[in-house]
Amino acid sequence: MAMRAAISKAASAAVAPRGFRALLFSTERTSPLFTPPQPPAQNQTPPPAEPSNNLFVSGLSKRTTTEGLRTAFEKFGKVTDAKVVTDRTSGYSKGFGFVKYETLEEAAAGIKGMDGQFLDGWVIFAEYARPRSPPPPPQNSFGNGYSNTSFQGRRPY
DNA sequence: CGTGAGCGT
Repeated sequence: MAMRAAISKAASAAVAPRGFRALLFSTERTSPLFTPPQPPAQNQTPPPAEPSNNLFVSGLSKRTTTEGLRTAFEKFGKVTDAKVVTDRTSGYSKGFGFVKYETLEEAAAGIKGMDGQFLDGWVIFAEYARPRSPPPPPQNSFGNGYSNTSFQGRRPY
């Protein structure tokens, strides 16, 4: 006859076993032995915070040269080395350079003095540079204590 | 092409 929507609400599963909350929601938030999952560490480009007297200056104008860079940074400290990276293939500037101060304090002064400033119409950014190249141990392919550089002189014998 | 992020011939 009349169809009745018999929605049988089997809500008989409301019987929660006791003790589950104590197991799943362990309120032990003060577990000293708990090791939190550590995200992949920043392998190589963390925020600039490496202590070094070498400075990496970016944002340089293409017309800015090594002398201009050194001159601009020598106002804040003794610049022992300054170089604007230029391509050897063409010789044009890549737009960034390196400024090495004598001490770390001068480097910091140079950063705080030139970072965000204008140079040749471009805003430059000065920060600590990273170690350029890892120290390659001089190992010859012989390993017997002899290096091939010692045989450059031809023996008449 | 000097073009616009970056780490050195």
